Amino acid sequence: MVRPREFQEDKALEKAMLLFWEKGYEATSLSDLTTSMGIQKPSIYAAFGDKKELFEAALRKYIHEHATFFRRHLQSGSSVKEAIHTLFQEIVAQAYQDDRSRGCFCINTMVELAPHEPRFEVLTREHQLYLTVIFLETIERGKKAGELQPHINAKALANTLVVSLIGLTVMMKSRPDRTFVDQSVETVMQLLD
Amino acid sequence: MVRPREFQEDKALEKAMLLFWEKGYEATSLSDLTTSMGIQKPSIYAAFGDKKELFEAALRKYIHEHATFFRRHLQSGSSVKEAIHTLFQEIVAQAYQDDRSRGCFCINTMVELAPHEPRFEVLTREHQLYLTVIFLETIERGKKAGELQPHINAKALANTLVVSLIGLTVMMKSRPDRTFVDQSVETVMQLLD
DNA sequence: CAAGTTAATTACCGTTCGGTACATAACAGC
DNA sequence: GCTGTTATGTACCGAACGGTAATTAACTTG
Repeated sequence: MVRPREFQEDKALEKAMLLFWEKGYEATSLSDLTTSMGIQKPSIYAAFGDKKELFEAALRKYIHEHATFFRRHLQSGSSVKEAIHTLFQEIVAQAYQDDRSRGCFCINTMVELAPHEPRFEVLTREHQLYLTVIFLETIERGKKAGELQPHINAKALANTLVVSLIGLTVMMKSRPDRTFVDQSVETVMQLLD
Repeated sequence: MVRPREFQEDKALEKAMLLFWEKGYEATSLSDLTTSMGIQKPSIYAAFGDKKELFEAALRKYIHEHATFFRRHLQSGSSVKEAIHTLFQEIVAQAYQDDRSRGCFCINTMVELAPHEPRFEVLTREHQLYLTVIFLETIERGKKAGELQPHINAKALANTLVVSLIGLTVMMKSRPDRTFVDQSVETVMQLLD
């Protein structure tokens, strides 16, 4: 270590994440990245590798924060039904308050890259599985507490909640009337009864 | 009309559709298109306009066929529950038998282009709405026939079925164990009871 | 068969792409 | 303050991008 970095690696990665998240992999150029990250191309390559490695680092950062977001909402002490309901409502509210809704970076990557790049197929599948497990634990907790009926198939329900969240997130990309989305959330919540 | 076209416009558009469907807009180059369509760039421009217009034509073709596929399944004379169930199962089966599952071209476009291009936001939203109406009519038919319970909120249920289909289609892009998907289908079907 | 019109082919346009060689600048240790 | 090492900025690389001008070929009509 003789000359220190003049930029903060994590701040730069955060900027890259936001850009890839909003525009996707192909539509984001290195020129866009240098502008947004505030550093030149050789610095990017020295710190993160090539474009695809930078993208993967950005996605991993997103996935980590996204998982934390889910844990915070679902592993709270309150009612299980309420926690799940609130999580869904918050995701919807965020999408509609943000003018240029980026949706979910992981979902965007599943659509754009997973079918052609095994590394992203695996990465996104594992995150999806992780979210399912968090839902599963939450449902089991609700069953033990007597809040959810014991005959509920926890695994199947957890899967379905993840499927519904993916569907809602993607649907909102075309900005449908909010009524549609809110109605769907309420309908999915019936599965908890 | 003095010199006739040497290629069939619809065959060429079909090729373009398959390519855009599989690779998306940005990742498909004009060079890819000329190879696959079997015609040169000037012919593409003469027949379809620029890349984005060709993409839109391809998407419109897909949407038209996709809508027909849904109508055929849902407006059949048989049981409503069975028709919906079969539709879901067929979509899942197709995704898993195809090695390189392209998913749904319309959904892919919602994710890649809708947030940045109003024309595709509108186009995909309208198709989504159209599918919802087909589901709605099917559900109403089931209610009138006494197959579905009268207290069911048909609009909300139709929305939710579309949301679930989107979620399933996107989820399958990361090739999860099929058990997850099948379980979700069965769980969603509970909403019809 | 000649004239007029349109399609196809070739070759090319300027621009931007992802990526890098090279020179310069900033630090640590002696 | 010198030396060695690493980071930065500049300038550039070949390749590929989307798109087009210009030529050649194929047909219909008179």
